[in-house]
Amino acid sequence: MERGRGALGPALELVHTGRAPTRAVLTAELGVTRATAGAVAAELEALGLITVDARPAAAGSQGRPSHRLSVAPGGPVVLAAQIHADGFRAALVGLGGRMVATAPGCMTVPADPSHIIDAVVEAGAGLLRETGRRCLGAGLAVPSAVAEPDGTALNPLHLSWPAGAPVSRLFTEALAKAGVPGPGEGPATGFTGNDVNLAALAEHRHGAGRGARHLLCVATGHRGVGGALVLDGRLHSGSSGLALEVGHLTVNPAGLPCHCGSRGCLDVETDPLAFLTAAGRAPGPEVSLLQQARDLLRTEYGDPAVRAAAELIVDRLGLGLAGLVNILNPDRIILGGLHRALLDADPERLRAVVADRSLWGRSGSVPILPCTLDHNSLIGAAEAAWQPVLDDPLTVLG
Amino acid sequence: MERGRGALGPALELVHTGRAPTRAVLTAELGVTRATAGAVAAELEALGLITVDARPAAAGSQGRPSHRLSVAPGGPVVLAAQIHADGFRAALVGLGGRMVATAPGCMTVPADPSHIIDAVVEAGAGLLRETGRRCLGAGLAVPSAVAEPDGTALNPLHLSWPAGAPVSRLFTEALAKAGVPGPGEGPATGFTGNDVNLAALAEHRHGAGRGARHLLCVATGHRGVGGALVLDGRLHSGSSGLALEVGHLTVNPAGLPCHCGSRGCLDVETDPLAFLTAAGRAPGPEVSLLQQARDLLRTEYGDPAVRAAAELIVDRLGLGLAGLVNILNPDRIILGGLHRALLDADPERLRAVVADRSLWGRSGSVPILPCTLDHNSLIGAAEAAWQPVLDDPLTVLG
DNA sequence: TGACTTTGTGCCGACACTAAACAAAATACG
DNA sequence: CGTATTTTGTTTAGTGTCGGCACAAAGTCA
Repeated sequence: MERGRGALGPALELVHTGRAPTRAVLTAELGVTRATAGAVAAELEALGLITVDARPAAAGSQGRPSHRLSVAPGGPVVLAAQIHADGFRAALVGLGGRMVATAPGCMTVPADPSHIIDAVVEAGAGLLRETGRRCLGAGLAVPSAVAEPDGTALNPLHLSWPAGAPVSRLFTEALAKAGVPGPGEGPATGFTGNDVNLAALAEHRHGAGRGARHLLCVATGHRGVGGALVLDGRLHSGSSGLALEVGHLTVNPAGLPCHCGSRGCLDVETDPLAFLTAAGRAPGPEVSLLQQARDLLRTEYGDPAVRAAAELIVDRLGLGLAGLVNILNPDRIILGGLHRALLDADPERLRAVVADRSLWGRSGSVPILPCTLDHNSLIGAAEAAWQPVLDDPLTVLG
Repeated sequence: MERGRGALGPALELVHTGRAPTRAVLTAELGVTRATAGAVAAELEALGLITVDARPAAAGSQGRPSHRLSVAPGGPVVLAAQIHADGFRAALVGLGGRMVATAPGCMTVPADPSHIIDAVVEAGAGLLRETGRRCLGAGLAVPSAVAEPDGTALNPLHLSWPAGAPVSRLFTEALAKAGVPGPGEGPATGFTGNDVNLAALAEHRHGAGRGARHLLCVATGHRGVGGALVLDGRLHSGSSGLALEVGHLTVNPAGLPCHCGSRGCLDVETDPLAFLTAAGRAPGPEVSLLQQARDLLRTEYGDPAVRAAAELIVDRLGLGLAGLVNILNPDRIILGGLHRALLDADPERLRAVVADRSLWGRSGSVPILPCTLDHNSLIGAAEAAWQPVLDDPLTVLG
C-alpha cells in the first residue's frame, strides 16, 4: 500500500535544492495529488533523508499553514574530496550541499597520484569515524579533464602527474583500502570528475546557477581556463567526458603561442599569468598565481597599467565567451577564479563585449554572474556522489 | 484492461526509426515483458500507426519466427515544407521518414514572407486533398536562425526577408487559412525551425546519424555555414533557439572580413563562394553557388588550382570542426552541402586535420561522415511535426 | 462565532505493468 | 520422419502506484 515510489527521486531532488519548502509546493512541483506528495514525503522521512516539522510554520497567508520540509540534520552524508595544485581537501557533505565536517590537508602533490588520493581518502575516512555518519557515496574533483568511461586524467594541470593517470580506479581502490562503506554491503564506488565541471554542477544546484536551464561556467585555476555546461540539470560532459575544453578558443589571433599549436588561445590569454604579465608584474613564487592576480586586481586597480591589463584580459575573455554563446546559447553564464574577480571589478565592460560580439546579443543579452559558492568543486564532487541517491533513493538505501 | 500506454510513445519511436523490426526486439529495447510489448504493438496497430504482418517473416534462426512490425502504409501523415533561396518544396511525410507525396514549387522568393509561406502551405493542402490522407501536424524549414519561443527568423539568409519576420506565426496562420486539419478539431499548429537543425534531426533518425548519442552536423547552403547538435535524440537549440551558430568561429585569423566584425570566420572562409574564389573562378549567375562549387569539385578536381583551393577550404573547415569537437565532444560528425562534397573528395585530409587540431583527437578521433538523406531538411521538418505524436500518441490521436 | 481558504489524510478504484503458465511455430537432432 | 528444443506470442491473475474524492485540520477574514 506504499504510495509514491516513482516520484521519490524527483521529490528528494526538490527538497535537496531547496525548491520544495513545504508539501504543498512539492505537490505543485511534482504535478501529483496531495495524497501522493504526502506519501512521498513520509517515505523520504522514513528513510531518514528529510524531516517534516511537527509544528506548522507561521502562516502569513490564508488557509491551513504548511509544515516545513527540510533536509534531515543527522542524515547520511557523502565523502567529497578535491585535489588541487596546493594540496587536497576532504569533507563530509549532507543533502542540500551542507558541509558537515572538513579536513583541509596541505602537502606538495607527489608525482604518484595514488599517494595523494590515498591520503585524501584516509582523511575522509577519519571524518567518517569521528562523526559516525552513514556514508552513501564518494566524489573526487581533480584539475584535469577526465576521460569517460575509463576515468583517466588526461591533462593533470600542474600536478606533475603522468597524463592518463587512472584516477577513477585509484580513487575507488583507495576507498576500499580505507574501508569507506558504500550504501550496500561492499565499499563505496567513487566518482571522479573535472573540478570546473563539478563546480558548475554545485553552482547549478545551490549557487548562482539555480533555475538556469542551460548554464555555462568558465573559470581559471592557477593556470589555464576550464569550462562546463549544465543542460536541464545534468552535467554535459560530452560523449567521452571531454566537452567544454574551452581553453583553446582563439581570442587573439596575433597572440602568444600555445602548446596546442595555435596562437592566442583563451588559456594563455586570460589566465592569471597572462594578467600579471600584461600588468608588467613578474610573478613571485611565494603564493599562487591566482592569489597574486586577485590581490593585484583588488589593491592596485587604480594603477592605470593594472587597469589597462584588466581591460585587455576582459576584452579577450569577452571574445571567448561570445564564441561560446554563439555555439551553446546558454541562458546564464557563471565565472570563477580570476574571471570572477575581473567581472567584479568591471561588470559592465565584460557584458558589453559579450553582447557586442555574440550574434544575437543585442536583442537579449545573457546574464553573466560571479559564482557564489565556497568550495564549489568540493560541493560538486558531493553532488556527483549524491546523484545515484537522487535518481533512485530506494535502490540505494534498500 | 488496456495494457501498455506509458510505453506507447517510446515504442512508436522505435518502430519509426526502424530500431524495432519485430515484437521480440521491441520487448528488449523497451525493457518490458513480452506481454506488454505485445499489447503496445496491438494498441499502435489499432491506432492505425503501425502494422503487424499476418505472415511471420522467413525465419533464418531457431525458434518461432517473429512477425514483422512496420509503419502503416496508409497511415496518417504530416505536412512538411521547406523554403530555400531558389523556392520552396512541400511534401506529405509518413512515419519512418517516408515521403508520401511531394509538390516542388519554384518561384523567386518574394520579400514578403507571408506570400511564399501561404503558397507552400497551399501546395501542401493540395496534396492532402489529392491523397485524402489524415494530417497530424506540420513543420517548416527555413534558412535562418529561428528564435524561440516567439518563432521569428533572425537572419533569413538571402531570402530578402526582413530580419525578425514572424515565420512561426505566419506558418500557423497559413495552415488555418488553407484549412489544414490538425489532430484534434481545430487547424494544425505548425512548427518552424532552422533548416540545418532539422536536417540534423532527420539524419539522426533516418540517416547517417542513427545511433549517435551526441551528433554534430555542419553544412553549407549557398552562402554561409550552419550547425546543429542532437543530444540524446533531442535537438539542442539552446535556451532561445540560437545554439550552434557556428558560422563565426575564427578559422583564419588573417582572413577575409566578415559582417560580424571579425575576420576569417567559418562563414566566409568555407562556403561555396570562398571555394570558387580560392580556385580563381568567377561565379556565374546561371546556377546556384553551391551547384557551381560542387560541379567544379567533381569535374575539375584534377586541376592543381582547384585541388589546392579544396585543400585550403578543408584545412580551414578542419580547424573549425576541431574547435567544435573541443567544446561539444560529439561522437559523430555529419557534413552537408559543399562540406559534404569536400569530405567525399578527400576524406583523409579532413579527418587528419580535425584529429590533429582537436585536443584529444589523437587518442580516439571522431567519425566524420557525409549526410545520406535526400531532402533532409524537409524530412526534418516532418520529424519535428511528428514529435508530439511520438511523445504521446494517445493524447494526439484520442 | 461562522464562513472561507488552504493543507493533510484515508479509502477506493483505475490501470499499467509483471509473473507465470500455456500455446504456437519454427529449427535441430535422433 | 517424429520428437525435443528454442524462441515468440497470448492469456490470466496479481501487484503496486497513482488519481479521485470525501473528510478532517488549521489557519484567516468578516
